[in-house]
Amino acid sequence: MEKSLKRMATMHKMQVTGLELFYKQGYYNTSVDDILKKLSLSKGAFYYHFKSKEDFFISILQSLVVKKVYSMLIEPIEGHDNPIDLISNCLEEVLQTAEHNENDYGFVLHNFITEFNGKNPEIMKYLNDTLKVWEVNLVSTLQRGKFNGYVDRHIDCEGVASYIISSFMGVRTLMVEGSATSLRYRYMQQIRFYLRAMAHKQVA
Amino acid sequence: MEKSLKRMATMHKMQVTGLELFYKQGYYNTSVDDILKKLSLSKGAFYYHFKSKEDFFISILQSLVVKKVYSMLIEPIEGHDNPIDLISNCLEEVLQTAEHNENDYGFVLHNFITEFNGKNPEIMKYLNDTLKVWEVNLVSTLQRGKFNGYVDRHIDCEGVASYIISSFMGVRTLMVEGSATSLRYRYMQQIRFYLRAMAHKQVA
DNA sequence: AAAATAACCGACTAATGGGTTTGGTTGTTT
DNA sequence: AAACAACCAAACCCATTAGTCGGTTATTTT
Repeated sequence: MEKSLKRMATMHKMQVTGLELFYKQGYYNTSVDDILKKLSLSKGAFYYHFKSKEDFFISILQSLVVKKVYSMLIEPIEGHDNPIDLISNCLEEVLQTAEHNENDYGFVLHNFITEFNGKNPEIMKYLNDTLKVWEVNLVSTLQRGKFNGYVDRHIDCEGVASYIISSFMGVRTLMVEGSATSLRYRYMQQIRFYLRAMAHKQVA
Repeated sequence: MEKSLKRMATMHKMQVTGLELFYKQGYYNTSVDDILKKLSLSKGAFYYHFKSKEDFFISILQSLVVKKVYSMLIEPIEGHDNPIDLISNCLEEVLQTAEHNENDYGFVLHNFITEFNGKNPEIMKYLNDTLKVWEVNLVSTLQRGKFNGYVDRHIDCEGVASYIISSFMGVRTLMVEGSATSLRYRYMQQIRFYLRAMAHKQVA
């Protein structure tokens, strides 16, 4: 194999496994050796490619998490259809994959934010930025909805966006331990109820 | 001081400081020495009173967290007034103290649940039980509301309860890092909007 | 083929943390 | 005065972990 390709392949393997374990067990609770053991790679290989554990983690955020956030949380709500439907369906989709994969990236974000809060400002910056991208996109989707006549124009888009994010994060926390399916079902009912209430009132 | 009183005083000091540090830095990221250093106490004292770090943590849950959950999240929503108002005001209250103390106990619960998920079943049991107490109480408050004619009788009380908990946990996660005041304000507006929508429809 | 270098190995270090033990001190109770 | 509870101080054990470093293997370049 070509050298630079091999480099990338190895780095990528490490990142994927790293994310998996960091997510499952927590960053501080996962050792570099844990990751290497799973891949049958050595410490030398790891520190050949990455400066430090922290550096490694940031590279994961940049190359894996951000992309997934885009493909799962942002792209699905773009377009000019009814944003209320787009958002509902997107959340439903994400929660369904979460139920089986237990690896949706909105929650990955949330999980890490909880873990690093007040401990590592450097990493928190990256996490918050990524979360902000989601938030900004929700806001602009809602605003587009106002413009297109789908959303009532009295709605506070920023408020709704951060409320959606809040409730989503919360329900994902509960889903990890509790009965995921019924939680998802209930949550989707409630959020649909909530979102429908802000649809543009059609005069009959 | 009387012996048993002194014992309790020391244990209590350790528990309070322990909770503070566990909450701020995480359980796994806080050493027993960290706690003892802050109190100028010795390891001997610690292991004289507690069997282990885990035993110590469980004692904190039992003697501090549970009580606070009752006084902050459960007692305020008891009574026969409009449950929609009771719940809204209770959440507002808790978020306000959270903003200044950064130590409300609904979130303490959430924070630990996130940390111990899949790592320590023993501790998770205590956390989930405590959370369940809150949930059960929300449900029965809502049901009482139906009975008293405050809440629309088509409402799914379990669904609403877990949705309230979800969104609350989520917003508290965001409040730690983001601009707490505006988040709280927005969140309260949205949850009030949501809750009002399930009020019993009075015929004018 | 030889030199150069990229990729990788794994033993080791230094530090940390949970937990134990021990020997002694102070204050209270009986 | 004897007994005991509530500590202190410090050494110590054992396991874990981030990071280092000298050396080896594989691949590319000359």
